[in-house]
Amino acid sequence: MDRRQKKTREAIFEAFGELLSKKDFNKITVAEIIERADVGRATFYAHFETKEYLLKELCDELFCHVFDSLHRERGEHKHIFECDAPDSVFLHLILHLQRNDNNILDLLASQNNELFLRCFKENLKELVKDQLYLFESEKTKELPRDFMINHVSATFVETIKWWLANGMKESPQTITEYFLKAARI
Amino acid sequence: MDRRQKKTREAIFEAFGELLSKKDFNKITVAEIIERADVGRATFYAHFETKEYLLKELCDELFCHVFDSLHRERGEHKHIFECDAPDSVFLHLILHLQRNDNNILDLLASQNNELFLRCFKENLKELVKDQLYLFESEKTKELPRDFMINHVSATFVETIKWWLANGMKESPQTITEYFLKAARI
DNA sequence: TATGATAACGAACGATGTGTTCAATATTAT
DNA sequence: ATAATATTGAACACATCGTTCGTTATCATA
Repeated sequence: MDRRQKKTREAIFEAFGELLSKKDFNKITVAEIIERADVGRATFYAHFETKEYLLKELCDELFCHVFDSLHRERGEHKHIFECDAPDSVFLHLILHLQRNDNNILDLLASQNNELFLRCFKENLKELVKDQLYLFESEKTKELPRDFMINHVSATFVETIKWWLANGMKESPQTITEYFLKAARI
Repeated sequence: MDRRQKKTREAIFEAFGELLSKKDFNKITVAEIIERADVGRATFYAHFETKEYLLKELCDELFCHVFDSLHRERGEHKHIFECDAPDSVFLHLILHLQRNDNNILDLLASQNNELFLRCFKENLKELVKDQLYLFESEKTKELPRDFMINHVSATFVETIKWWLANGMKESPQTITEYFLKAARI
C-alpha cells in the first residue's frame, strides 16, 4: 500500500479514536475528524464512504489487534501472567483492556457505541466457543449451545462495563473471578 | 392537560413508535414524524425540544406502562398465569413482551437502540432488586450486591434479545426457564 | 534522476436536515 | 361570548453531508 495512503488512514483512525473517547459518535462531524487528522475533506471520502463505515473499520481493526495479540500470547508469554489455569485467557484479555491500548476502554465506557459493543461481543463469541467447556455443568446441558455462548459473552461484556462504570477499583484478578463466578451457572 | 396537547402528543408518540420499528433512530427525520403524525413542524418543537428528548420520553412512557401493569397484575391476576411461584414475575414480563404492546419487541430487536435498552435495563433493575433473593446462593455471597443486580438484569435483557434474534420459537415458559437457569449461579 | 501514475488538497456546490420565528387561524375552558 | 392557548405552515439561518474538479505534492520504478 502506498505510503501516503497508509499515513492518511492511520491519521484518520487516530483522530477518530481520540474523538470517540471524548464524545458520542453521532455528535462527531467529518469536519472535526479531518481537522484533527490534518487531512483534506476529499481525502477522507476517498478512504471511507461514510462515518459509519469508518467506525466499522476502526472496530474491526482494534479488536482484530487485541484478539490477535491474545492468541499470540497464549503460546508465548504464559509465564508472565502465571496462566497455567485454562480460564486465564479471560484474565489476559482483561489485563489487555486495563492497559487501555488505543483507548478501547474509553470507547467501551462511552454512550452510543452499540456497534462497538456488538463488535466486541462478536469477537468474544469466537473466543468463548473454544472455552465453553469451562462453563458447562449438569444445569447447562439443558440450555442450547448458542444460548450459552451468547450468555457467557454477554456476561463478560457486562462485567467489564460494570467495572468501568464503577471506577475500575477492583484488580483484574478480582474482576476475572467475578466474571467466572457469574458465568459459571 | 388541554385536549389538543394530549392529541398531538399521542399522535407524535404513535408515529414515532411506528417509525422506530421500521428504521434506525438516527435515520428518522422530524419531517417524517410530523408527516405521519399529521402535525405542524412548530407544534412538534413546542412539545419536544429535540428528537432525542422524544425518544427518552417515549421510553419512559412505554416501560412505565409495562412495569406498572406488571405491578398491578401481581396482586390481581395471579390465577391466570398460575403464578404461585415467586419467580413468575419474570414470566409475566415475558408474556407481556410476547403480546408486543406498543411494538416494544420491534424496538428491542432493532439496531441503534442503546437508549431504549438502557431504559429497559434500568427499569428492570428496580424489579430485580426485590427479587434478588431468588438468585442468591453460597457463591453469590462473594459478589457485590450491585454487581449481582446488574448481572441478573443484563441476563434477562440478553435472554430476550436472544429469543427475538432466533425467531421467538420457544414458549414464554421455556424462555423463563432459560433465563432463570442462566441467572442462577 | 526523470517521469508517469497516483494521492492529497481545498474551495465550492447542491442537497438535506435542524431548530426558530411569527402572524394567522382554530380550539378550548370557563 | 370571550379570553387564553394550541396549532399551523411558510420562511429563515445554520450545520453537516458527500461530491466535484483543477491544482499540487508524493511515490514507485525504470
